[in-house]
Amino acid sequence: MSSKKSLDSARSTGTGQRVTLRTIAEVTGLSLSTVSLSLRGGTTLRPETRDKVNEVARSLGYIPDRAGVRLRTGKTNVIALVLDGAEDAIDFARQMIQGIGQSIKGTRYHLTVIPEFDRHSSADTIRYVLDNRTADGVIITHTGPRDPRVQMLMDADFPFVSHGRTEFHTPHPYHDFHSETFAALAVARLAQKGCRRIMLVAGDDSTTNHHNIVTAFGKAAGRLGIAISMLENTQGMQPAQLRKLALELAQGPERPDGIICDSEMRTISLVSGLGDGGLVLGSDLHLVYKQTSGILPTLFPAIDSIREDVFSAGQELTRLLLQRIAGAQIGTLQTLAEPVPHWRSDES
Amino acid sequence: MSSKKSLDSARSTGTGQRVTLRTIAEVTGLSLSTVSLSLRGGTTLRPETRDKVNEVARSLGYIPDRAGVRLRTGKTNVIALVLDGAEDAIDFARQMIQGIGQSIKGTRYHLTVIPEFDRHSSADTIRYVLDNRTADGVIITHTGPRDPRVQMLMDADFPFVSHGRTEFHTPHPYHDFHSETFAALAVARLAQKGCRRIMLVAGDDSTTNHHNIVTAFGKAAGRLGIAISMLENTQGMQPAQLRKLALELAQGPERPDGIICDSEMRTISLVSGLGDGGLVLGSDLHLVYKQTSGILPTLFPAIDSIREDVFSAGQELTRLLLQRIAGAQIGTLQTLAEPVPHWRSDES
DNA sequence: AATTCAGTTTGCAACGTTGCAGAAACTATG
DNA sequence: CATAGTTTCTGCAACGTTGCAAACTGAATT
Repeated sequence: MSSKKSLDSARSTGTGQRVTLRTIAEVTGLSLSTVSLSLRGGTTLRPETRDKVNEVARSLGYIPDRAGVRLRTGKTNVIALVLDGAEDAIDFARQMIQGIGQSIKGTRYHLTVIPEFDRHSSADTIRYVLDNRTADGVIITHTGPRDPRVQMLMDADFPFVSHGRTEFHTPHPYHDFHSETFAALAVARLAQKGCRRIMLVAGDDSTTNHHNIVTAFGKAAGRLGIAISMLENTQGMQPAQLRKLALELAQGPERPDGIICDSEMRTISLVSGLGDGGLVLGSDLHLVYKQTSGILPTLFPAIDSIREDVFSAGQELTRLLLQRIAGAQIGTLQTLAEPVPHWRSDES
Repeated sequence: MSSKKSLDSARSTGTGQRVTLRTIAEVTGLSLSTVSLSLRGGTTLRPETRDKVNEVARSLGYIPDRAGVRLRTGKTNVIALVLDGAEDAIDFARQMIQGIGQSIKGTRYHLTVIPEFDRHSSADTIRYVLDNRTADGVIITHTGPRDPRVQMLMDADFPFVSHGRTEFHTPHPYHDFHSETFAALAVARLAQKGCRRIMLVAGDDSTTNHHNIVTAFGKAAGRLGIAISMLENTQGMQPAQLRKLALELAQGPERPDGIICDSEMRTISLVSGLGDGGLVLGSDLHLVYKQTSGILPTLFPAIDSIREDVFSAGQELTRLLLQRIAGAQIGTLQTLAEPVPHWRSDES
């Protein structure tokens, strides 16, 4: 039996000095180098030595000092999430962060979140990360077709992954919701319900997803011979404004009989406004929205939705990023999430 | 004019080596110590020297290396937010993070977020932060009266601030929503509307706020001679369940004529369920809820609410924490946010 | 007994920063 | 013009880690 004298001595609870490699070296009588090498599983070491070091390290509660490692190796063991202020998808931030958390659990990685206030300054945010060596990799969301952030990150050859695709020729890691399928599914569903005049309410037109949805929407509708329209400029709009707009729409002559909405926030305004206008969803008019939070299904249990799982997206983005940091081929780091339809009742 | 030859040479965009103190020392011909001292505003230096160093540092785009500073001084320049998975307050995470971001903007601090999956393991999370020297300070939310996390942090004499008060005798920094006022305001409002049987729907009973609300609720109602009741065990409940419960409540014999709800998530279920039951809010029954997101006012523009500003809370918590880290007296680091009533119509 | 060789272990330097004891350069004093 | 006293600057060591060249073991080979 080895002598385990000072079991968890210098933990946060204890009083003693911090346990470093030096401590272990002194206890084992080995050199710093050997201890360091041991802990990292050096194969040139005698197995018994390694075991002994590991045992002592464990019993002492050794935790490598992040600053030491970082200074020496340049590795921060941090990933950064750039969190813009977008509110379209309710509960997006929380789920994304929890997803990331799930994926870094058990690794040595920490998550730092960089809040962004206006999207206009997103380039500055990235430059900051680059200049300050904030992290080993970055996750960005709400990616645009020619997103300048992606360009910067690629130029700097800095590991990153985007939530959303781009139109750049050079490939880069991404994970994305398959918006084309979303649009196609939604159109098909509305057609099946008998809709002939479908309106698309798509939010933030700076994202690639907006682009993809609009295109796929047009294509699917064209294929089925359905008339389409779009509600433009809804992005800067206050919820109350949009609600009023929906009311007017409900009472106007050009009223669509089907609506597709890619934002939960806007869906709430729309549904409320249409309700104000006396419309009954499910008979007068059908609606399909992109669902990310648990709120809307509670609120509107009868309305069809198609789900994007943001928690899983966070997990997946992190998985991809960590692989990229570890040096994986980019070709393998591009994945899509398939939309999951949640059709409610089926009396058309 | 001083010679600014190599303007922003070795930035992320450039090719050169990283700019360190050594670089500046070489350019200025001064020693490392002098440069270091200069940059930190050493008063024993000749002003011209300081200016020269600062000028060169600026033009070279010098940014202190976090690992170097941290290794030498032990200061991480990081604050940590423990983010539990609570969903009561919609959009809580996003607003809190943005608020923190606003407060650390321009400082050298970064924010790392530690997602927590089950509250049951919250002690482990804190121990992790302590053992790993993750941050210079921690922000915790959803604080309980005898919160073990607070106890641990106080024992370790580690800087922290809690969103929510505790019942510990030793004082610690906190920022809290004034729940007592919330409850009193809500009761008074309902009384004014003519309610005689008020029900409180208060969520997570592990928090101090829950306690405060219940107590203040009882007191205020007693003072006004109003009958009270409480909907218990709603915390683990699925939204759909609660909605059904509200429906039953609406149709049952014991129906209250006023409801106070401290959670947006539950408010949605309640209002929906009461609506299912055919009740008209504003005449059959009045409701006051605690509002944190922008969603509910859009959805229910006619329902009274009392607002807690989570963004401001994030700002304030950070302000307090940074002061605590800087060594401020704890007595000055305890603040309350006054609830802001948003009464809607006033015909009654 | 000297040499080679693989298997193990170690010393040293460096990453970028700061605190401190002291050195150098001035200035004022007798 | 030495001496003490200021003012201003510098060298050194240390924080904890890792990579590398070199050194030490034995055992096997000449």
